[in-house]
Amino acid sequence: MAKSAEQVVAEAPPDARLAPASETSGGPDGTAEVDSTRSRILDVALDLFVEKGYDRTSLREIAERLGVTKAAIYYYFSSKDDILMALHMRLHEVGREALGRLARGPVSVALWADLLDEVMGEMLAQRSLFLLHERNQAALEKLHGTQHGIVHDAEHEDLQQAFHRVLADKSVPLRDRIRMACSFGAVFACLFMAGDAFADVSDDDLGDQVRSAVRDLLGV
Amino acid sequence: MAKSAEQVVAEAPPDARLAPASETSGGPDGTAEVDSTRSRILDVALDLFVEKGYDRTSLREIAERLGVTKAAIYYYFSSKDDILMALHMRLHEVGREALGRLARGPVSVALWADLLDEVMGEMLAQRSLFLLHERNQAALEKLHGTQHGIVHDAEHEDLQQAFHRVLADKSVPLRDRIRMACSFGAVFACLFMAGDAFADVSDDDLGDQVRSAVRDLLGV
DNA sequence: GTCTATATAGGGATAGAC
DNA sequence: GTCTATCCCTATATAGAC
Repeated sequence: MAKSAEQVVAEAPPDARLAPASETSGGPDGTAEVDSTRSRILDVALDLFVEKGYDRTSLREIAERLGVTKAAIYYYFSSKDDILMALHMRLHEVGREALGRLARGPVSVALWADLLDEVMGEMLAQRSLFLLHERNQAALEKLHGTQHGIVHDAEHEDLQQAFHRVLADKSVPLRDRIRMACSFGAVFACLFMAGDAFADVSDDDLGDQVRSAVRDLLGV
Repeated sequence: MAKSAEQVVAEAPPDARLAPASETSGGPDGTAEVDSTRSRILDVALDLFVEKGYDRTSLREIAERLGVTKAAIYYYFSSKDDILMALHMRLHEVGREALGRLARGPVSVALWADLLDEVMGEMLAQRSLFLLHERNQAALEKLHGTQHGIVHDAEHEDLQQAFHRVLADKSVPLRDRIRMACSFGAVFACLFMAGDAFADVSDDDLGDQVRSAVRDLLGV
């Protein structure tokens, strides 16, 4: 939205660490924007990272599936970690406003229910991004540990980090904290851990049922 | 390669693929059995695999932390995958009787609640083993894809596989299936995804609260 | 049973032609 | 922008001494 402060030029720049939010995001409106090589790299990488895991995916595989060579990838990304970082930024963007609401104001089960509802929508629309995050925690942790403090500084808190912080907040009653964790887990399990067990259910139906479960858990 | 088919030399030491249930399992009785090098390798490997991920952990690290060399490890395990497999078998053993009850008889939310209660106890007692499983899905999937069909055949169904099967069982009402997934996710989130957010809570208190949440979800 | 030394492979990354 | 060719490093795994 209004945060495209530094929107870099279109195509020339390699090492585009500052343009994280303008690829083929299969957004709610379904607009598949640019089909540049850079975004295609990210799409293929996302698929592979989710399917085989980051560490078990080589740049050669990404390049082959794309019909280019490894060296071509290095024109757009300075390292393999850089690709992961770019994908991480996509996810980051997704949870931005939910994060904002979590940062301001006191935490309550009511707010939590509201946020969870919103986040669930994003999860349904961007399953792969969340799966990437879930299935490559080790790699992402290393990413945090290293450099790139420019774009991923303290103000840019992770959704996961924020959730953690809230769940550990002792000013919130223990029962509520646990119920919040449970409700998140309930959503998470249905959308990501169930695999294709609910493939016969539409996203809308699934969403409704899960929302109902969340309400029961949070008592709202 | 490491495709040693049906090696099975009936000696005591190396390649003990057939003795999965006799290491230092911190079992319910708390008996820390043998402190053999083999079991110490598994303990250290478990810690590292959980902490850094299987793919990011080298045999050199395991050896160093143990005060031996890589070659020593190969005396006890035929490959790195073999170590992961041995740990996987530990977990396998843990969920054995829960699996049996799931295999027999019809599935119901009541049975599910019962099993979940039981499994939660195991989870609390063997957190690392479950974390290993959660954080190294990619590696474990590859393990399934390859050989070792001897010990890990069709009859030895995975807990995860069994859960999947039940959740996909269309003879169970959709609402129940979803509630079952939710309840598992609720447990999972509190025990494994919350990190140290609930470090201030005793396992007993945590267990009670989670059980309460599960009851609300399943309506039992 | 544990070591030293080594074989072998593959991955990430860079240089420079086109 | 993409390619070919190559460097360098680390990892798994093996051979054989002690």
